[in-house]
Amino acid sequence: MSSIALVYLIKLFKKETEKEIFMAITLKSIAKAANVSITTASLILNQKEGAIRFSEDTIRRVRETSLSLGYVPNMSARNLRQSESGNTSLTLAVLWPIDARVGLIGRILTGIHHFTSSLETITINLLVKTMNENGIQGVKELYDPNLFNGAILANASVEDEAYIHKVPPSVPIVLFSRTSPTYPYVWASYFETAKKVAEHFIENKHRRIVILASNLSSQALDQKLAGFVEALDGKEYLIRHCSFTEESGYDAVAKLIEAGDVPTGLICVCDQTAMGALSALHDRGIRVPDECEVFGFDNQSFSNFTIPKLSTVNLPVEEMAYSAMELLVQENLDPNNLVKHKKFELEMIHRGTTKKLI
Amino acid sequence: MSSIALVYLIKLFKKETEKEIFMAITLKSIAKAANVSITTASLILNQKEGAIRFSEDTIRRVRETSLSLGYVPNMSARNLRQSESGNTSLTLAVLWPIDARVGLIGRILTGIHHFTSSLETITINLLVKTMNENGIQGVKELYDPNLFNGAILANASVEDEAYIHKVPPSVPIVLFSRTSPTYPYVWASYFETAKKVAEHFIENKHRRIVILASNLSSQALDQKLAGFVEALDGKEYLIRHCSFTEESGYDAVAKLIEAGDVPTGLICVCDQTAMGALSALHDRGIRVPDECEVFGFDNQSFSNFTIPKLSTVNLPVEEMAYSAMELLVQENLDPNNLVKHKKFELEMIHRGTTKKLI
DNA sequence: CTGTTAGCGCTTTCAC
DNA sequence: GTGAAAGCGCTAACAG
Repeated sequence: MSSIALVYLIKLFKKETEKEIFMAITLKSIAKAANVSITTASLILNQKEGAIRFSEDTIRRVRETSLSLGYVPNMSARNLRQSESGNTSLTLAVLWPIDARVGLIGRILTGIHHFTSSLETITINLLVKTMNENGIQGVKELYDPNLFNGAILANASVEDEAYIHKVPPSVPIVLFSRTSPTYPYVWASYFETAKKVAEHFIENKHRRIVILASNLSSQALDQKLAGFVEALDGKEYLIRHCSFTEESGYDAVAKLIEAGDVPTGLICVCDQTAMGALSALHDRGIRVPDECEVFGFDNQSFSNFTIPKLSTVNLPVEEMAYSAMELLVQENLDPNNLVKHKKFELEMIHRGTTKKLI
Repeated sequence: MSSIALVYLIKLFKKETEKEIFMAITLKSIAKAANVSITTASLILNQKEGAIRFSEDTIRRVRETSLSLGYVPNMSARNLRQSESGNTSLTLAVLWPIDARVGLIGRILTGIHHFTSSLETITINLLVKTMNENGIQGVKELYDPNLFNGAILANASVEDEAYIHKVPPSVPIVLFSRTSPTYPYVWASYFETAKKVAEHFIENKHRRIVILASNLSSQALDQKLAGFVEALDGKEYLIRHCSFTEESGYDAVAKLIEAGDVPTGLICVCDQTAMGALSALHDRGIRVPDECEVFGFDNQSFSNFTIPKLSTVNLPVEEMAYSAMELLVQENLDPNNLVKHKKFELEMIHRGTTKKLI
């Protein structure tokens, strides 16, 4: 968006030469430039009833000045001024790594919505902060907090986890889908359920078990993997790395088959990957579940409609997000008797991509 | 979440009897209750370096008072105070109807992220406001604006559209996936592309064409439908209503078949519905595309991995969201030379669920 | 060891 | 027709 950035830079430059150096464009500066009082500028720009009494000329002058300087009202000031004394409103943020799991954020927001709309005495404003490659280190508001009262850290990487334990944020945080000795968190039985999934494959006596794992490390993923691996102890298996997308699942399986290494059991770290795998198996003429069984993880809305229907683990993302908000609000309003964490027990759902036990 | 609400109500009650009636819990009230100055309270609660000089007793007293009263810092005040003069930051909101299209919000946020991280001179804070059944009417901040500088209205219903044209919001807005005579908007060639999709079915001489439409009315949906219908003019076809989910697509097709009305061509309003339809056709033994052709809309990430691969229309959601932000920022910073709208030309993608033209 | 005071940008009451 | 001034809640420089 270079065009807008450019326009804005030109304005900064103008400002520097014509007005005070680096002064923000506030009502004050508009008033000064238009040669009126701050009250007048405010009244006119806000189109309040009082504004009609001003002269045509004054109104025009203020409007033009505002437009040419690109005045933008400061929401913090306005909010501070206008908030009725006694109103409690919390500003909370969801910190979300942009590169991971686009499909889950909608479900997280849905869970958050259910929580916020269940409250009656408190208003919650939700900020979404997408993190780039710097991860949590790039979110300075966690350490110099003037933007939000607390944050949910969704799907943090292991680097992020290490960082927050080394340099504790100055606002309350809740970890989503992570555990921690220090912070409240929402967790699920990743390890135990993953183990059960792998046990299914063992019981069905597979010749060639392949795990489709993600290359992005996180505690949830590590625990899933650990569960798979523990159950598979002593058995022969293979781990293939890919990302959380259908495409990467497809590619991983396609490569495997092309190398002559046809899996008979495919354990996937998420449903997207499983769906890609299903597609690759179908394209190569390998029948599911007869020749190859497939298991997913997450239970996305599409998982019950793949061909065959995907066997998977139900991850109650909405409920987990709801709980995360619950913990976060509690941490803000009632830190005395804080429930530190909540763990969800996951369930396997057997559908069409797995066989009954032999 | 009644437990927290309860805790909070108890506090309100306590406050009412012990302190001033309905006074917000601010630093001032903490200071008063702990019998110290506001500075002292601030320094102690913020754990600043200056705090170490206070007596053990003072520190303890302030901490305890704060905890017991449930003090939550006012972010607007803090932000106002701490912002460096001259920093421009925009608070923008995405207004999102919770019940529609959970799968798209992740892509919208991704597009927004790309935009915000491309800016260098401006900081953008993004609020997500989920709307409930009241729609836009429930968002009072649009009319008494003290929370955000502008908003993107995503997937508004026809009621919402009518409302904003009757009662114009006091902040700049951009319509996502809508047109408007008054507001800037981001739009796509829904009508034209839908028409082309339907024309494909006509050229392949179908016996029984069924349109799987949504029951939620919106301009984008209406235009898709209008395009289908215009192309199908004079031909026999059927419209079945369902929602934007896989499940509803499955059910609609299943019912059709059970009624003995087996479609030979299925035009779906979104990929989720199409995926459900695909599953239902498969379960009933109807071969795709030989016995029934299927077309989707959106091009979601899973669409290239259904069995067979779904033919669909590519909707560049991320780019559209990027453009919406572009328009919104421009409307705030540079309303003089405002580009009013942007239209995206959509393309059909023929994959495995359609036959070549005969 | 603690408190007084100024001021962030804004809206609104009241005075001229 | 217009402006001065108070104050929302907070932080920090400075004064004791």
